[in-house]
Amino acid sequence: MVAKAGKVSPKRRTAPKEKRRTQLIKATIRSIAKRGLPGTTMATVTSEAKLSLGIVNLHFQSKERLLVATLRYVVDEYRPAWTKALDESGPSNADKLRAILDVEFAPPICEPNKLAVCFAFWSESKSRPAYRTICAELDKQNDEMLIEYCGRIIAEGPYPGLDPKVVATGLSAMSWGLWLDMLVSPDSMNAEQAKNVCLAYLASVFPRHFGE
Amino acid sequence: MVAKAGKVSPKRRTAPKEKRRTQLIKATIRSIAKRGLPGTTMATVTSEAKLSLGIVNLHFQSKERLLVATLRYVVDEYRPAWTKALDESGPSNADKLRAILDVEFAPPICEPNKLAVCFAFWSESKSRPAYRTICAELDKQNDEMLIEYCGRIIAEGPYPGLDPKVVATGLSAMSWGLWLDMLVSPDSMNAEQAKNVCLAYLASVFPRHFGE
DNA sequence: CATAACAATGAATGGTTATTCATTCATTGC
DNA sequence: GCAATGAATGAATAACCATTCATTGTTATG
Repeated sequence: MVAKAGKVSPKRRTAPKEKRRTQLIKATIRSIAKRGLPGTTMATVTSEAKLSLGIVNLHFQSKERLLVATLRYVVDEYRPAWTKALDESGPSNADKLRAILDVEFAPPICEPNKLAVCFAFWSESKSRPAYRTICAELDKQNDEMLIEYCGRIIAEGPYPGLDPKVVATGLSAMSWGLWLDMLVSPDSMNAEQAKNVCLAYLASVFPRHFGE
Repeated sequence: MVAKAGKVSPKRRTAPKEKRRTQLIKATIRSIAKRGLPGTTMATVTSEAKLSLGIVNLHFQSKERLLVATLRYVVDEYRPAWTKALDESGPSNADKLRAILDVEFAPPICEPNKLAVCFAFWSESKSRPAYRTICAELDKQNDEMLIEYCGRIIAEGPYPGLDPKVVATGLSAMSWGLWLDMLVSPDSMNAEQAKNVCLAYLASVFPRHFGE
């Protein structure tokens, strides 16, 4: 009736530390998406996780640490997603840029709940240095990668008048602005449309690479 | 020693309703910028306004109404700013588009505190319908105006392949993404740079209107 | 099987919050 | 001047929140 070591019973009450932590982080993501950051309490998180009230402090010491861990969790999904997408993409630099856009506008990165979480922390970053550090780190990685590939495409073009940094900053900003549209007006913006808006931008800027 | 009707003494304790409301809204903007939305309490707002604790409920009935009024206040600054800028701008459609960008990246619209407020409410819009309604309204106005002018410029170009809606959506998203950059990484993005990124975008999309 | 070690629970605690309202104070009308 | 009116105050209240910890349940060990 009770599972032996190595196997896990469906009614198992204790779980490995890392698993509980992830369970609580996912519950936090759902709670923030449903109730916002100010509306997220220990009670909403633990009830979302179907665990007891005290368990957050057992695994994270404090609410604040849970929140930081939640932000970390969301941000840390990016790098492997990029690596995988770049690995599996076609060889050209335009292919790489398209692959990055695919990551930006598809799960697991681009999901309604995670958009809500990203913006919740972004909006707090002015008043919370701990959030700002993590958010700025993501921002920087994203920008650097886009500058890299935009630079290569500009060199290939050649597109003499273009500055890689300006084009990349614009593309990155456009992506996040489109995320905002998806968050605020999900009825009038979805991931597919958003990606097409970005591709249209690339077609204007890099006609020899993204034009029809 | 005491001011007569019509004049205001520097030590006057009572003020017209509308004035107190504005005073409290401005204090709320500062509080949200400093402490974030979850960190904004009746105590932080009233101390920021240098008024007593009970006064918010006197003028706004509840904290929630104060917050909605604050969002309204910020959003309602847009329309007159646009109208004025379009009035004073040059006559061409490209001038109009440039004027809209000027509004987007200069005070009173684009100030650090107000960016923080906008994102605070945007990020809550998924869980708070009252916020979402107001935010979506702003979004829609902005989009419609940009579609209008982009459409005219496309017709003038002519730029046969371009869809006004796609170009305008991209521009609007880019603006808000750049706001996010200014919020999260104020050291690496400011209003002037942001405007130039948008102008570079317009130069790529509408070379006959914005090219050098 | 017995027991130690560990995970989880949830009632209790202390601190914080929004809201209320009796009181104080400034302004207006007579 | 002198009530009368209404604005402003801030102590008191009740609800809510994060955190603690004694207790209970589960797993591992010999």
